[in-house]
Amino acid sequence: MEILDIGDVAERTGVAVSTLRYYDEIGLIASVGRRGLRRQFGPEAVWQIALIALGKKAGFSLDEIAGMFRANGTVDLPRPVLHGRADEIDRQIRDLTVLRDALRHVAECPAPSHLECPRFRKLLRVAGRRGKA
Amino acid sequence: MEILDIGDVAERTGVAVSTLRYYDEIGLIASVGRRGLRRQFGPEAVWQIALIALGKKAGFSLDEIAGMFRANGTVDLPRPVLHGRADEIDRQIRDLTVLRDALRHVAECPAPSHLECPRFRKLLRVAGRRGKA
DNA sequence: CTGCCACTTAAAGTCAACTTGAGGTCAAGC
DNA sequence: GCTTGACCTCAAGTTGACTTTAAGTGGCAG
Repeated sequence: MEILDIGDVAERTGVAVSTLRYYDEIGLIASVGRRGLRRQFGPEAVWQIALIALGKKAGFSLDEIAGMFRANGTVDLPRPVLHGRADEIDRQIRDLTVLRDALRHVAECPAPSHLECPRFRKLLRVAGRRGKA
Repeated sequence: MEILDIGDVAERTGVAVSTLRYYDEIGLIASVGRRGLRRQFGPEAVWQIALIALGKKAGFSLDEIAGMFRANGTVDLPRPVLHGRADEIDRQIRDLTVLRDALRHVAECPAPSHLECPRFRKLLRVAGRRGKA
C-alpha cells in the first residue's frame, strides 16, 4: 500500500486518470517512478491532489496553485508570498460572505423588489466596493 | 444619469464592453433599450454586474450565477433553492478557511517537511474529507 | 452636411483545463 | 504463449468565458 498506480490514485481522490496525467505533464504532481510504462505515485500524492482540488474550488488557477505548493508536496516559498496568498484568500472569504448574506437575505426579505430593500442595497454597496478594487 | 450607455456601464464597473455585450447575449444582464443601435442600461445594471463579478470571483460559473439572480436583477427562485446556494457558499467558505490556514501554517511552521507536522497533516485530512464529498 | 467615433453585428480566435481517440505496450492470469 | 485490460503517447477535440476582427451604423459637434 506504499506505492500506488495512477488508477489507485484516481480512485482515492476522485480525480480522473486523464486529469492526473495532465497534472503530471504540467508538473503539478510528480510520479515517483514507473512500472513498465505505468506511472507510480507515493501515498502523499493523495494529499497533494486533495490540496489541488481545494485550491481549484477556491477559484485559483493551476498555475497559481503550482505557485503555492511544489510537485513534491513541500513548500519553499518566502513567507511574505505565502502570507500574501493567505490574505488573498481572506478577501475571497469576505466576498463569499457578502454573496451568501445577499442570497440568504433574498430568500427571506419580504420587500416587493430587493433593489428597494435598504438591507439588500447595503449588501450590494459592499459588493460594488469590492468589485472596483 | 438615469440611463447609461454600455460604455458608461463598462467604465463604472470595470468590465469590458465586449464582456457586457456577451453577458447581454447570454441573458445574464438585460439592456433597457437602444439609442439607435446602442444598448442602454438602467443604473441597477451596475449593481447586477457587481454581483456577477462577486459570484465569479467566488468560483461560480456564469450559469450558476444566472441561476441565482435574474437578468433584471430580481430574484424569484424558491427559498429552499436560495438557501441551498447559500449553504454551498458556506461550505466553500469553510474550504477556503482550510486552505488559508494551511498556507499560514506552512509560512510559520519550522518542521523540516510539512508532511511530517501533525498540525499540517490534520489540515490535509480535512481537505481530503472535503475532496471526497 | 460631413466627419468622427463610440457603438453595432457576426464570425473567428484565444486560453485554460481537460477529455477523447487512435494506435501501442506490458504484466498477469488462464 | 496468448489474451486481457489497465495503462501508455500524441494529437485533436471540447467547454466556458471571453476577445478580436472586419465591416457597418448613427447621433452629434462643427
